[in-house]
Amino acid sequence: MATVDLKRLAKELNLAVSTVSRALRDSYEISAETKQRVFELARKLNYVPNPYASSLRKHKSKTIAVVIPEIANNFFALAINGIESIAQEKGYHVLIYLTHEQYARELSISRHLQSGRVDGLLVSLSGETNNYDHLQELKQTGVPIVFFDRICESLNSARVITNDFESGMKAADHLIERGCRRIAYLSISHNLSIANKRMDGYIRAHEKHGLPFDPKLVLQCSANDNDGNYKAILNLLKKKNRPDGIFASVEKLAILSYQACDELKLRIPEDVKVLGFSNLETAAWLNPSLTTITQPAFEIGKEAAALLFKTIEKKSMNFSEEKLVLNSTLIVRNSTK
Amino acid sequence: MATVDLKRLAKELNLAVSTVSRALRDSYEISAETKQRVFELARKLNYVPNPYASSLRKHKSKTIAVVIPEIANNFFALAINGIESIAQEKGYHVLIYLTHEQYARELSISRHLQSGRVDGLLVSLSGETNNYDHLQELKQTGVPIVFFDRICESLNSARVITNDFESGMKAADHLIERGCRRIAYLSISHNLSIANKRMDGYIRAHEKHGLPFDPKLVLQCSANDNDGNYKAILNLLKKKNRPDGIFASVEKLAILSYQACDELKLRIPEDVKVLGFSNLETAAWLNPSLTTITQPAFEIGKEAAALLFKTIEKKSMNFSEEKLVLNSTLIVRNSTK
DNA sequence: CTGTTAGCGCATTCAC
DNA sequence: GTGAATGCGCTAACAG
Repeated sequence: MATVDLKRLAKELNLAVSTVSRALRDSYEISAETKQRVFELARKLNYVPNPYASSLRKHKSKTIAVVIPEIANNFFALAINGIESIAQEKGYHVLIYLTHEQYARELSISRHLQSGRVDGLLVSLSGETNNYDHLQELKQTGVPIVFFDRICESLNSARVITNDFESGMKAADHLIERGCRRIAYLSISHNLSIANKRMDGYIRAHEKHGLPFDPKLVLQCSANDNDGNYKAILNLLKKKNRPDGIFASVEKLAILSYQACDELKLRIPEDVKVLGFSNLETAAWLNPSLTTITQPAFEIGKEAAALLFKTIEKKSMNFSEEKLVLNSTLIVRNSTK
Repeated sequence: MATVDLKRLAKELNLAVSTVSRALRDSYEISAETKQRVFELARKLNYVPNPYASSLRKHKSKTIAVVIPEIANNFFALAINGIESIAQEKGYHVLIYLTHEQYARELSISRHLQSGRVDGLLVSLSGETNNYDHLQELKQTGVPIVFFDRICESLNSARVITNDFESGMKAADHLIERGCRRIAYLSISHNLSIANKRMDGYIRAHEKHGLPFDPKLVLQCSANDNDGNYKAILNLLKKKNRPDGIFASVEKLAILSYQACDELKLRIPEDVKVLGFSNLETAAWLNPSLTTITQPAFEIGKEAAALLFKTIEKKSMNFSEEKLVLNSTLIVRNSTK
């Protein structure tokens, strides 16, 4: 099946390639009649423009990249859903890159993306990342970047986040009000702003309630060592002076906490109250004692994408530095306990 | 920042563009010394080849598309994880397209993909799709397609699936052996082979056990009408002669079943035993009565991607029609009941 | 071993 | 209104 391109259309219509090109782009300089003829033949022959030729010519790819630490995670899956919905609306294509929480991969992906392959990036940092030069460079090349959730504080870039401090405080408040006095905080990574801000909120809640805050109860977990994290949680719960509450900064750690309690025959919430960030919306009902802080992941994705497209289309090199803060929600199913 | 391209490198090195090009591609015809010089300058100037120029020239994009019904779903998220891991290994880029279970979107995406934007496709059909011309056409354009999970039976294309008949049978066996006599089957779509094969297994299990199979217990759900499905399940459970077991063909329906039981104050598993396909591995422990059939989603993704790359690289127009069948696993946590 | 030439398919000058 | 010519950045055929 011969590939049908502009030349082919032009020949069949006895027109110049440029005329056909303009007609297809609905240029005002082309007569209605000619446009008609061109459109018809194009549809008939099922003409689809070669995106690479056009990208090469226009230095625009109509493509964005989403760079995230992992995908088997409800938060990121929902965020992609939001991103894709806006992208589809705007006629953009979406490339997915996973860093697997590794700085090295994030670096290599960033370098690749200097090629002009994409018109913009949506980034959520890896847990290992604590140097942002690669993104700084990329941005200076002229590629707009919008961070979402796991943002880069030191880079003055557009971002979409949630009210992490407030929800961290609300989470700790909740546990304290239910009687917890020794609440462990499980941080996903000391590099990540989300983990730190949520912790700040947790500390603030202690102050508010006039409770001492014991730094020993903060567990710095590793973004990509589940087994290690699990063991650390087990150890924490085995101590004679074990916590009576756990606040997990991310879903993965909340689940590990549940598993650890299960293994140690600790009852939730009687022996230990567990509360965590999570987007397991659909599964939340599976266990009524699952109390969660849920982020509006879908909306975050949509807002971040919208912000990116706005920046891309503005076309000026002074990128937007807009910041958007959405609110998370505390979801308590078992309020009778 | 002036964009650094081959011309720029060539000029600075007093070489021809083609020489630089060949040096960078590590061609055997270039002297080691020249290569050295080229590599060095390229690294120094941070040269990154323009992928679109190269794609245009070579008619190869080093990009594949993944077309799936949804992403906020553990099965597909894990599959993408597998796909991306192989793609990254092979130096391919991954475009994501969501059909949202809608035929119209699948169609429009397929048409777009006739443009040569991708070297190959990984497809899992939408629940609405019952006409496969769009994929047939695409394939005839020369784009290899590998189906995974939700395959197209009538198209003779490569595919990676699980042993749906056997696992459907095993699921029903399990319920029957636990005493169920009226097992409802919740089909995700009568268009989808997975739903139909799983049902065939379920029927076969009834035959094996000498039990009658009541077609009234088969609920044909809709792939994209959660509310409708929920109501239908409620109705089913409200009947005087309600089922004592539910076999859900996909995770979403299993979860709705749980919710419906919750609303009707039916205890699981005492009043109704619920079993469903699901990849909520991490959450399974949340509720010990959650019995699932789990597909090796990550491996399916990996195998499908590997198969696609094999086909792409074979380069012949006689595409592979290889079929791969992986096994699902029945996971029972609460075996004491 | 290296340089010259000629496109890939399209969009944009500039002519007429 | 339309056509002819040019080049986006890269690779490949052909020289030498």
